[in-house]
Amino acid sequence: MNFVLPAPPPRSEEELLLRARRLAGRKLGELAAERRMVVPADLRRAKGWAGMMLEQALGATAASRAVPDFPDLGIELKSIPVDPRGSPKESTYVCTAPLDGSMPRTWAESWACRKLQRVLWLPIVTAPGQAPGERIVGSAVLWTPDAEEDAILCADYESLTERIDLGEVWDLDARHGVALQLRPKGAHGEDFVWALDAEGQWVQTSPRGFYLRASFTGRVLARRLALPRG
DNA sequence: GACTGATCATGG
DNA sequence: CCATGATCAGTC
Repeated sequence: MNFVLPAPPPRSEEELLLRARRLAGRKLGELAAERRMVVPADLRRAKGWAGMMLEQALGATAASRAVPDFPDLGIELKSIPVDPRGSPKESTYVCTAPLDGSMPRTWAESWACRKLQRVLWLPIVTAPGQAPGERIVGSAVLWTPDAEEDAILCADYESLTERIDLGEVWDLDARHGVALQLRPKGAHGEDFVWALDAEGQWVQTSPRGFYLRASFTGRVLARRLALPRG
């Protein structure tokens, strides 16, 4: 078996899940070695390293393109750092939030909703201070929001987009939203986008993205792992 | 310790 | 340049 090249795309959901389950219990360092990838000493300058390595290992094809990681299956891959108890340590980036009035009015039409319709969560068990190569892949969860989760996300989306519509850009901060929140998303602090403010004037502000709070993701994972069919 | 705001790398 | 992959790091 030659692991150096990216794995071929999985032909079915079952094949993808099987591959993901086979990664459970393995160290990121081992998986990287099989792909002849260098393991960074820490992730300060390699924040997306685990996600990209796992994309390769699973045969994702859509890196850096605005389509799902597995386009034929309509599945998005998200690696998520969790502590040894399984609680996510970080929020999860979903997509950018347009501030120029171009965002869809309803949750169902939104880019965020579409991206979250089918997500393969791959927990990465990370103890405090543990080096990236020592971290262990956990149990994959293929998630589609259930009615309750969808309702929570929908309510957040509608209140956040209403705030964007009001044009109060100074108020577009991460404190709003139960599950979905708005956070800065840029290369650095000087990045900006144009936004329509409350007076209808174009103003500069930092780019924002939609993120899932760690508390929400934690509940999603815990429920699926406790009730594999529920 | 949790949370928000800031930041880093890569690919097309 | 922008979207994807996220985590860092200072503050509350």
